[in-house]
Amino acid sequence: MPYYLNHTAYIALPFPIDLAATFECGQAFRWKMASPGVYEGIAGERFARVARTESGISISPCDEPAYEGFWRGYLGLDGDWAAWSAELMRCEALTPAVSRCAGLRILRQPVWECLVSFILSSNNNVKRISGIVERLCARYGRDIGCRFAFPGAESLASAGEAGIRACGAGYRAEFVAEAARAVMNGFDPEALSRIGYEAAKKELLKLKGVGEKVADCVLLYSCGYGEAFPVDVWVGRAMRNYFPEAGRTPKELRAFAAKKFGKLAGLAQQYLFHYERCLKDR
DNA sequence: ATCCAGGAGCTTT
DNA sequence: AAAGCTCATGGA
Repeated sequence: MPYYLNHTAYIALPFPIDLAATFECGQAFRWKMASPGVYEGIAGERFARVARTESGISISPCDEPAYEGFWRGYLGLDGDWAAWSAELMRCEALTPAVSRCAGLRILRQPVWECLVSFILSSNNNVKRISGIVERLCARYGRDIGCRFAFPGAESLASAGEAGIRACGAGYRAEFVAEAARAVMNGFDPEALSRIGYEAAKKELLKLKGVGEKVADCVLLYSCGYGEAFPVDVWVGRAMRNYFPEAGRTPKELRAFAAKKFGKLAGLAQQYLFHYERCLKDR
């Protein structure tokens, strides 16, 4: 057993969340199943093991300040997910997805980490994205003891396009390097959470390598904008399947979702995405 | 070889 | 602004 479990507190929470759905629904790339019901991952500069318990989950290492100051928000444990899911269940087309994936939580990740991860996601698949991210962390992230933190903008700016490319990023290396320089020049990713969905999206779209889809991912998974509705190939397929009246283009689908689901659009999207991929895997 | 993966940018209407 | 065309990378 790793040494840090021997002298570090853990927190047990009485409410269940679906760890598999939450960590494998494509919103974050650094969580891995260590054993059945147990996930290990790194968020920002913190490592944790999250495990299913009889009545809920446990987080370790995690003391009270770490929970209140970070994990609670990161894991979305301050949200009323039961009520939101119940609201979405009222839509018949979503019933299978919501009931199958009940317990899915949308994370609230550090914005810079999420932004870089999703710049890397374009024309890419989850497995390879994870590989690129891990190599970036191993080479340019701070050593936090057996693990590596996600590298800050300063670190990736000095790594440069070549260093990022060497981690397997391909043509996306240029975009990440440029985003890092933007931060060095005063762009504050965390500030996006405070200026409203539309304004934040406008800012993100100024970045190279960030289109509508990537912007909405960042806005949903890290900035707390529940109305963001990222449309990728899976969600596009699911929407055309369950909501044929919604239209066909991503723009039409976003407009439909905004009208039908409002600030729950992002959650609806996540249920659809994960459910669609679960179906395919069977 | 062709297709696919959580697209984006540029050019043309 | 909206649609179409091109570009891009590694794996299956």
